[in-house]
Amino acid sequence: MSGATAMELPLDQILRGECVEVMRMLPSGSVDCIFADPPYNLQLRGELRRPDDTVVDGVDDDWDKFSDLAAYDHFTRDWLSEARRLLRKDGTIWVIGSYHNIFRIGAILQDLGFWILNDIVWRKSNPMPNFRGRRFTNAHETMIWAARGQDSRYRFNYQAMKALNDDVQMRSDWYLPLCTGGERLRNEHGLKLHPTQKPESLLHRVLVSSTAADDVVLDPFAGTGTTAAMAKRLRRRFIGIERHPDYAEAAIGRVRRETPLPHDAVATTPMKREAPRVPFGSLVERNFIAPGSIVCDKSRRLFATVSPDGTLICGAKRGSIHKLGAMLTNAPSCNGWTFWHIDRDGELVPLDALRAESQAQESTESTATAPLEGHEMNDIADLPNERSAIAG
Amino acid sequence: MSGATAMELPLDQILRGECVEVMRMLPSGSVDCIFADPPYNLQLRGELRRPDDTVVDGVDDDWDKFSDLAAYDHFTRDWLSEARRLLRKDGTIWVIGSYHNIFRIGAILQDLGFWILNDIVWRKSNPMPNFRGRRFTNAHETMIWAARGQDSRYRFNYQAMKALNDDVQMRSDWYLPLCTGGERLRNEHGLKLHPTQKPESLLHRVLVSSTAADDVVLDPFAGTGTTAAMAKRLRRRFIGIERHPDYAEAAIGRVRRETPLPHDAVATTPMKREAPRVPFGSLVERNFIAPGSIVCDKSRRLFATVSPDGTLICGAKRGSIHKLGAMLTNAPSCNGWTFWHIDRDGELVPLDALRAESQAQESTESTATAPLEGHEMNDIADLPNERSAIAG
DNA sequence: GTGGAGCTTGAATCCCCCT
DNA sequence: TAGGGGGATTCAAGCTCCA
Repeated sequence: MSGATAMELPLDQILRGECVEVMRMLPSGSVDCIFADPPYNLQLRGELRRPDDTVVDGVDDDWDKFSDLAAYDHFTRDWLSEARRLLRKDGTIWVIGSYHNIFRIGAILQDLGFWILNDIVWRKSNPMPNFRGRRFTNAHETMIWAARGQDSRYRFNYQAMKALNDDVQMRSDWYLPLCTGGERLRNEHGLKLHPTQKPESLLHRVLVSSTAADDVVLDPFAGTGTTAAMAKRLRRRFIGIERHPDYAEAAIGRVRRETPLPHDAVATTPMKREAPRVPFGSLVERNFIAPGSIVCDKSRRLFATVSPDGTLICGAKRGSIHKLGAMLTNAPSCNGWTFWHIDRDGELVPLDALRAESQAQESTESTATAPLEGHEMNDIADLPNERSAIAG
Repeated sequence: MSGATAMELPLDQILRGECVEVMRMLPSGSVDCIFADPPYNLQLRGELRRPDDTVVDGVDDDWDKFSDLAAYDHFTRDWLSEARRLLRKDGTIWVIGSYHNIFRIGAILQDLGFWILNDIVWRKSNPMPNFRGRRFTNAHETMIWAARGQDSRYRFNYQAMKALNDDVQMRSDWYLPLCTGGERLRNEHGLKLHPTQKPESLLHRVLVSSTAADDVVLDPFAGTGTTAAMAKRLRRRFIGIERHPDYAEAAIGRVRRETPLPHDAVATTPMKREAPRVPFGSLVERNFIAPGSIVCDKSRRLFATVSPDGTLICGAKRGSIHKLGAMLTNAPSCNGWTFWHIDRDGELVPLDALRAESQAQESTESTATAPLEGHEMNDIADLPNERSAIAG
């Protein structure tokens, strides 16, 4: 490869090499959308064990190590600058990260002139717990979605996203599972091939929301090729760049095995609706029942005091509404929602009724009732054939 | 006002003035926790505004944009530097923002030496919809929770958070409604007094998770005083700083109307690390378990004999309940309290249960059941003046 | 086949006091 | 201050295995 001459656009390929070097060879303004999953600079200090003494297989790869924040910033500015050059005027970029790196990426995106459209929270349905009980469970990652500039007339497939979300606007928080099971690429020993393979569902939503069929999608950190595979499936064109030979090889094979969906099927897929779970503690926080309140059972024989963390206290005993109910009645279990009551003007009201009230208030409080301005939205078009001449 | 002399800590007050100027007068290392909701409306108006609300004089577009970001960074670095000085070594800070400003704040926090512990997503149950249908509904805001430094031994009330969430670890995504209804402060025309008043439930969770009763909580952008009001309610000490006279006045009245919860109502599930340590030997001394007793692991495969000094003996090996458990299982460490059991009528009981029994007996034997020493909360009304002299 | 128990695993900045 | 040791700490999925 000669670094100076811009090559023709190598479509539907996984290119092996350093992402900045390879990007330098591609022509300006040639890409519709970029999805980037750069190293997070995790800075793990030592071994971490689960309470059962098994060792957590953390990300200790060399590619995630940087000497300091300045080195990470320099790396980030380099690849984002090239990415911006490759993006056409109305194109958009997605970058995913965690709190370790996403603030640096967001600031540099803004410094370079990108215009942030949304920050999207990927809420994981099955995150790894916090084993030492020293922080909140790190249960999400953040994606920044940005246009090339403030005046970009970018693509957002509003109707497709709304349809994907049971006909209400898609929100900035997405609830999706990790990449596990058969989707996870494994080596001959059955071990995960890549420590941070992203779920296909995530890329599905990204591509359906912000690209059209036949759009060119670039992934500068292609890894095992999730972006490329989903682009092929959804009949987008793709360019993947990957430095590590093993990952690149796996990605090439994966994309080759992928079959594009039928033309008329490149549309929305239904999404499971989440049922909101209401912890008792949230009723306390929201002052539906104040800390210090007294609750009692139906027969007014057992009493307990509500504490600010949502536990109940009765003498020396403390526990959740369920646990304390079980303890005081010597039962193996207890539904605290129906067991405990508050006295409201002499009448006993079960906690379950309070919960129902809180949920009702939540939905009526919503400000989301205004109609949308009626301008036409781009939706996904039907487009010509796949062109997957995959190269190495 | 002489910026050089540090004043005594003005507890339980709303101070009117520019936050950096006021902070400069407070003594270093005097604050346990900071909650900050800095302004981030700089680019949302037709004209560009500096953080002090003055209009940026348009020269040319590029310069303006750069000037705006640079001005915001400068402002952010200023107040965060003072905040870090005021924070005691093991204190933590919370900063809330949206994608407009949170990336700059996060990067500067890291640059200043703060150590990010979590980024917390406040998912709004009732967000404003996206009226133009050109983006995802912006349905969340981001909070960064950070310790003063990498080696801070910060407070995290793990058990309280777990209790608040129905006995599973609290995650980094919080689902809470906006501040509406009676909680929202309004002016004489019924219009909302402050554009971004935060819900009390959010501050409840923040304060319960990361502060103890009597801790000093600082809010440099106090607004209508949500932080101060919740601190008073939960029996924390507070210092609020607010520049705008109308907001400060509203906050002072609001805090005055707030009543602290009873002492016994603000107690949350205690952290086990803070429980008094009970050496295993004391159980032997007090004959909860007799010397010569046999203990075994859960599967009855490993056995050991209790010696009078509280060590366990297995063949030639001898050590503490922890050491011997680790030795016999070839593990790097072992919690002997949960590893070893005694056989009680054919049923295995962990040593941990014995310890709980001993502690329960201790507390019932104890005569010391008096509540915590109550310190009088300064009410704003009781103070000679509102200290607005502090500020310019 | 089927259901339940048990095992494995996931981008993780994961302890703290005393000597 | 570096080292030693007490002892606190996990949730949701998907898979295997066996009854």
